[in-house]
Amino acid sequence: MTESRVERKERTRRAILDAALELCEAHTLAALSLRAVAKEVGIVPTAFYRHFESIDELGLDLVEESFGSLRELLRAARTFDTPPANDRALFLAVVDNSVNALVTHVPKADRHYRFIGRERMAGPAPVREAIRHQLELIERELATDIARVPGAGRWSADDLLILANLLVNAMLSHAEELALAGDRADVVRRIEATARRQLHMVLIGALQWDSER
Amino acid sequence: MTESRVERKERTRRAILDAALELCEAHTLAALSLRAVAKEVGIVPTAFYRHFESIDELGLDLVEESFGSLRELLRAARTFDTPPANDRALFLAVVDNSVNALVTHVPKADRHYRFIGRERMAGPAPVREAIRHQLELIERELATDIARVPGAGRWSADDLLILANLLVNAMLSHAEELALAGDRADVVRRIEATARRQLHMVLIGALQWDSER
DNA sequence: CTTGTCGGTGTACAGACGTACACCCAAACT
DNA sequence: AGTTTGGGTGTACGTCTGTACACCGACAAG
Repeated sequence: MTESRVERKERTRRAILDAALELCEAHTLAALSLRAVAKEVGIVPTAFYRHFESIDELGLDLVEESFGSLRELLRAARTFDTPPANDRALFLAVVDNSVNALVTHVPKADRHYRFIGRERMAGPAPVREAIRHQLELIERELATDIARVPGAGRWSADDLLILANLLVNAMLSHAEELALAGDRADVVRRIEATARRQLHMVLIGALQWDSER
Repeated sequence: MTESRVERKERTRRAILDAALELCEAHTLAALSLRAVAKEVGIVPTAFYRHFESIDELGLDLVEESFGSLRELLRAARTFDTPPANDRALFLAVVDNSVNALVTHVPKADRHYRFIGRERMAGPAPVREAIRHQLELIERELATDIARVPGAGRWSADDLLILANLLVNAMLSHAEELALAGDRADVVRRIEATARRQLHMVLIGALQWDSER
């Protein structure tokens, strides 16, 4: 029952983060008022400053948290339960794993994906910057990941980054759509099918590619 | 010198639209205050209502205007100054035309592209809805466009839409980046190169595609 | 020449905003 | 046991918000 001081502080801190994430869905973090967050949490406005210096700083924490969810998804997409026997099997396993990770992970943290989609372009400048940076890191990780698959020798480093950019863009867009779909099963199925076929198309193009022209 | 009443009204209406488009760059339309717009235009706040019922309604006009710019770009991408002789030439002409249209049209209406990028996810609900609808129309147009090129017979209607979605997503993302790049020539060149190579990759994959598997 | 329309003005108000300041009191440290 | 720390409170301020209301004066129509 008794709560240590740090525990209590962490609890209201979490409550603030959750309230902010929920309230900014209406518009955007840039239009979110400190007072509204405080009211939702059940504290007086000035108490907000005990935890964050400003809404922007709170936003940076939400970016961190959201990309935590995204990285979890990516980790799932990279892990194969049964190692693919040949190149053809690898190809199919990559597509399956990626799309499965998408549809199972996004609904569990849909507010995070909606947050990224919104604030990437419309959030406060530091938040936009942080999101942009995180996405760049993810593209680079994906590029080095692709470089390791057999037959990637024909790909220049530049082209790997460009391919990664294409894939991240497409999949992030589907993640955002999925996060907006809620539990409308038909919409989810259509997004899943679209993601799967687009991955197929791009990877088939990739197999054909040769950076030397 | 003398100005008719309708001319004068249209002039301040344009001034309001321009001021709103400029001011909402700081955050988003949802966070834009009617008073700030009025002050920028040089009219009293209540005069705003002579032209628009609300900020949201103004936003719908800005959507219309912005997609006017986008459709101009698409028209340029579709027109070939010299008709391609063979399939290979058509392939290259499509890529060239599209990327050229991108880099010449986006800087001329960069505020419109930034507007679309921001408000697509973060704007007022009616604005988001309008943008989503316009993008869907564009994807459909592109799909019927692709259906007309020789060798598109192996593509199902569904797959054409999915391909169009992939292309529109990728190119819109590049347009937004380009609109943020300003006149930093090196950044512009990198985006141009990325767009060109991604189009290549996707279209090479498309040539290989067969909806019958 | 009269009359009506209508873009724009000025005042006014209630509410929300960020934040400065002084204060409280229970947990934590000495 | 005494003292410090720090999360939370309440009041108070100046500023900004949307919008209601009465008004003006020039252009357009009769």
